[in-house]
Amino acid sequence: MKPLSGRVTSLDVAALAGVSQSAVSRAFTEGSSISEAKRKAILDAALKLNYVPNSIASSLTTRRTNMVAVILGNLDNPFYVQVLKALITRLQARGVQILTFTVKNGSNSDDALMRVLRYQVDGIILTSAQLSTRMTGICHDRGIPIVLFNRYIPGSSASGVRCDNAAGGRLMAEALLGAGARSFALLKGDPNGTTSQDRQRGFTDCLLERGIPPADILELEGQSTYDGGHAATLRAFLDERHPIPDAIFGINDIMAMGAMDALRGEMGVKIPADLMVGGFDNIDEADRWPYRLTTVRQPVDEMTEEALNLLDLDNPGAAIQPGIDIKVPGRIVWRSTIPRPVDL
Amino acid sequence: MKPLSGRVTSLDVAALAGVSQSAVSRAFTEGSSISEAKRKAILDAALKLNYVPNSIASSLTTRRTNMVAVILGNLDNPFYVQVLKALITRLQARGVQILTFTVKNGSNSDDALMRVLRYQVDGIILTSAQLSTRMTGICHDRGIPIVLFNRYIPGSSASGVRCDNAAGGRLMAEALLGAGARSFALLKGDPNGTTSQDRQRGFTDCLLERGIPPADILELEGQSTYDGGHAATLRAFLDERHPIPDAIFGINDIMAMGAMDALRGEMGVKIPADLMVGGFDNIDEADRWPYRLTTVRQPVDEMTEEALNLLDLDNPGAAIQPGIDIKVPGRIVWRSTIPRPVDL
DNA sequence: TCCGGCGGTGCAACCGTATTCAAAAACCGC
DNA sequence: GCGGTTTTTGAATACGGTTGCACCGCCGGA
Repeated sequence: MKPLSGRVTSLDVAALAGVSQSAVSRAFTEGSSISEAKRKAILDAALKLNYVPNSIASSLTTRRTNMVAVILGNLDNPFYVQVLKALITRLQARGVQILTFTVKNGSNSDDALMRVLRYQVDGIILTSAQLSTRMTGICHDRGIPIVLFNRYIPGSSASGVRCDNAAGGRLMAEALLGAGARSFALLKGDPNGTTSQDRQRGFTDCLLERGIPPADILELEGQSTYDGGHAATLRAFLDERHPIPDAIFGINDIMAMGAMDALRGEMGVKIPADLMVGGFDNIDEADRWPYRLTTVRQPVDEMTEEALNLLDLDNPGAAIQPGIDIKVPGRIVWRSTIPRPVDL
Repeated sequence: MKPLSGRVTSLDVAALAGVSQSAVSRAFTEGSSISEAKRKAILDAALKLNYVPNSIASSLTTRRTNMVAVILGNLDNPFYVQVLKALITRLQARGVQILTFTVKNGSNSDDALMRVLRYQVDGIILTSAQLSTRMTGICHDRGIPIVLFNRYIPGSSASGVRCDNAAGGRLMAEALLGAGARSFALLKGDPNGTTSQDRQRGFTDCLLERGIPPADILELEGQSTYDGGHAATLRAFLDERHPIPDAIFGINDIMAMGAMDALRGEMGVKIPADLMVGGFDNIDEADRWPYRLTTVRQPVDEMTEEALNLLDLDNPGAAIQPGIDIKVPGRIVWRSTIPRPVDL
């Protein structure tokens, strides 16, 4: 039985199996009414013809594509690679495909979203990038659930999951204070991202409350990446515009790692003896031998799980809940870049 | 003008603009015959209604989805993240969307491919994982171009792009020999991957030709990841079953980095004084201060470019060429883990 | 004035599947 | 066997666009 070339449709299978096209459709649809004998025969015929149902066509009638869009801002940060991995794993297990989009970091993702909408995805997960409330409105009208990952849009109806970044920033401030640091620098992240802003706010608020002089803010020039952190650190300390503090808080791990390498490699600073370093995210790399970075862990698994719950793919078109905002707590992971106080 | 809730179709736009539904379709199709005035009017109406063309529906008649599937095996290896990034950038620039799939490393990707086929993608890029020739046959019959990235299937009609891994392995052997190494270990990768096999073969062949004793092959237990390389190195050298050689060749950078950290962190080995390390890939991380790994660079941009050329998305249904196999050369990137001979 | 040609337009026939509806078939207890 | 259920079944239609085709109006050249 030569596999026919070109497209094979349900009609071809129907002809070969001697049944109607509807029967073929039913044979491939879970839980539809068809006799076991006929289903077997149809599946046999389908196999002979290498027939695979056309999801595009079926999406047209079912109004479900079994695709969700994942919009990413920054694959240079391993944290988001980890998020992507977690999402892929979970979604694939439910038979949902992933349409991957990227947007330039810090750019508005409205046009990306418009492209997404053409594809009639069943849901959208947005990590990074801004989004206008007009867009969330459009998605809402069309009944497409949209979940923000680690960001929120004040005054929007979109749901979201995020780490409690402000609380995490406080945790880090407390950890560093507890280890004896009294002067601080803060390696700033994307100025448009609520994530970095919140971490920074939590950190500086904590210092303020304790009556500690505010942290020296190290502005970022490029992206919030390894290279960005590396460059900003060199620029700040090498030309002596900034005094070297007791401790530096990198707004995320990858930037903190860039800072560490700049400090140790180019400047001969000992960590933590001369200077302590704190990070945020707990990416895999933070645990490696050269870094052993003390950081605030974001529970990726829990967060992606919650994100998919919010997406609620099983209840399509269910009345979309108004802006549920889930905040999961982070916690300190102690490693070598901050000496752990004995009393903890 | 309240944006209507629910779906908005071209018929709604046609009604509002006072034209036929075909006109709406033409207004959104580049290069179709429609007067400029009417097009403007239609686009206005569309904007008012927040209309976006339904790609699913149009795919049904055009037989093009503007989606390509990217099948990934191992996002734990930053090299493939880099590949993914490069593919996304290039494809998005052409208005092509990416359907991302992962398959367990080393597992057969036939079933993944079957899922892919349902979505009528315009092309498939496969990095990692095996593929039966039956599958490549099915794709061929359906006119779906499929490009293998850094792998090949002997005796298959599928096209592919890859780094000249065997030649790269030789380059590394020569580099290490030139630096004075005479005894070798090789940190093995995925036994099913042609990529690692070829690199290993090139390396060992070169040693053989020079009359050097064969490399001590360090078997991998888990995945070919950082942790895999780390664990294999510890296991091999710590219990003294293996003598410490002059040099070790990590079959890819991420494993070499794991090995370096094991050697320096757990065993106090100095690199390159006590032992040289060579890698393969030239991932971004290899250039960072703690590693500065001498490695064989894979030209990702060139390779992804070639892969998309092979996909030939602009000529749909063009007679699919029989198995074009493009091999691009790698080259040594000299850094600190192998002392560079002065005469080079 | 007539005619060929051409850009613009709407009608209607698809694309490949899901699903409704009514008819046919199978099953049931008596 | 028979009326009444319940399950299977196929014909027909819908989903939201694209596109071949016929037609219309208009222009320029003969």
